[in-house]
Amino acid sequence: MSIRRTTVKAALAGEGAGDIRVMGWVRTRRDAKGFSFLEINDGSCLTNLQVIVEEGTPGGELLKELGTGASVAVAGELVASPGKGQRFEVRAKELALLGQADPETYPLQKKRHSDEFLRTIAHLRPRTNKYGAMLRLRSALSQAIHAYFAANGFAWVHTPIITGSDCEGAGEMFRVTALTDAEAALPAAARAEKDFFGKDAFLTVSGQLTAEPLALALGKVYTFGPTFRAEHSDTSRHAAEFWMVEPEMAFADLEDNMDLAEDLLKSLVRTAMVDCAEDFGLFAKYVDPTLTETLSTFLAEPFVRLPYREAVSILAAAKKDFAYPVGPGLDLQSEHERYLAEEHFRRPVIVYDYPRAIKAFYMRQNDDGETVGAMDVLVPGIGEVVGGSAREERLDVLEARIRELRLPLEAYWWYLETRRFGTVPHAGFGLGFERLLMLVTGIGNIRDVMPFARTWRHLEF
RNA sequence: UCCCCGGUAGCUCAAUUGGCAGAGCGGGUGGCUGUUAACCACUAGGUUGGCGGUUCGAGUCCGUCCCGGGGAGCCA
Repeated sequence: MSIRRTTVKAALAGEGAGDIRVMGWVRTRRDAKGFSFLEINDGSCLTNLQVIVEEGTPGGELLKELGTGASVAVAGELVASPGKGQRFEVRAKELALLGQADPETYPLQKKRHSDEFLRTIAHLRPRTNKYGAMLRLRSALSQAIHAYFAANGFAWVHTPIITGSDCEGAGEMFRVTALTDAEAALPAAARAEKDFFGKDAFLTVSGQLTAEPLALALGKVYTFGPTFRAEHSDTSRHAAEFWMVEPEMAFADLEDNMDLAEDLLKSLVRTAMVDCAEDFGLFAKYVDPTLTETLSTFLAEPFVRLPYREAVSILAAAKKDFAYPVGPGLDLQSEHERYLAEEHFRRPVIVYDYPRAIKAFYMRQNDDGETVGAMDVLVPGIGEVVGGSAREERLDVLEARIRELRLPLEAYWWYLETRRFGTVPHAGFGLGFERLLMLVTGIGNIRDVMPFARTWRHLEF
């Protein structure tokens, strides 16, 4: 047996005119004398399907149970609507109540709720217009990422989530263990010995180090998966678990890297605005009225490409009181990045060739001896959405750098062998998927672009 | 972790100098012949985040803890 139903999306498109069956959740009921209007949503699209229930319809006695939040099955005829506001509607022939939602206690009302309140009911908020739209957009962009890379000759590789390397070079890590409490209390060396892998294990903070050997075999690869950072960052832009897109290209340099980042970002913004126009429209109308203009600018103009050295000059000359100092060798602070993208250029800026002292060991050293081939894409309102670099492909230079930073050379033996045998120039970056979603939706808090966010001190649901 | 702001009805918020705790929405009941987050009338709903203090009297002042939001650091 199977449930045959027409989705609201298909019904609204007029597919299968005639007798259909739809199932969904009641968003609102409006009663008139002798009949009622039910608005049904089944998550297939933003718009609700209007159902007309005449008095005397079989199951019509259930109407009083069919308030906001209840689930219902409607059999009826899909007809052109005589009213304004919708092309099609369903004239019910039979109603069935699937699940009640007590109006006294159902938390969602027909009106708008605050994001803060909806976060406390993350299991129900996907039934709201805004979070439904966000989740459909999240899905569409995930698929667009795979489509983009497929169309451009990249292989999708699955880098591990559990790693034995505690120095992937991007922040604090979560430990993964199968130890009992008693075993965990042993001294470090004995404890590690006892553990599942016979050594310490962690959740990955980046797929990059394992993606590189794959790029150095397949040419162009990307990973797209969850990453984990045990940092006590308590901000609207950080989560402990988030998704990252990480392309890695052999036979590529920093400029190729920038080209890819810009093209990928523009392609995804276009997907959101064009292919997801209905859901995007909700954000452009209610969440951020400047969104359409902002993203149109984003698409229309090339990103600014600015060497770090010039960024410092611009900031030094800015008529602006920064809380943090600006100067050669100092990292750019949030306020500086925002000034560049939001005030000075008013569009995305790629800052590149950063001082080597403030960047990771694997980034390619420039000939000046002072900078590395790193790049950050800064966008107005969000800050950094992409961070990447050309990778150091010269064995001697890479080894010297690892020694200089006092990192454990032996732990990188396999990474170094990719340089020892048939090394080639290569480059890649990480794109924060949630930050991309913040960019295309205008949603200001990362907790609201994930279904169930994991952040510092928050693990409900 | 640091700085700032906040916590009052299910939700969003008012409450004068410390002086009777209110509104809109949502809910309930009734009405309305096609509504569009409908409309009209009536109605129920409160340990003012917790604990302690000052005071004749505390939503309001003080202390402390909890929770939420914004910003910073770090990063994607």
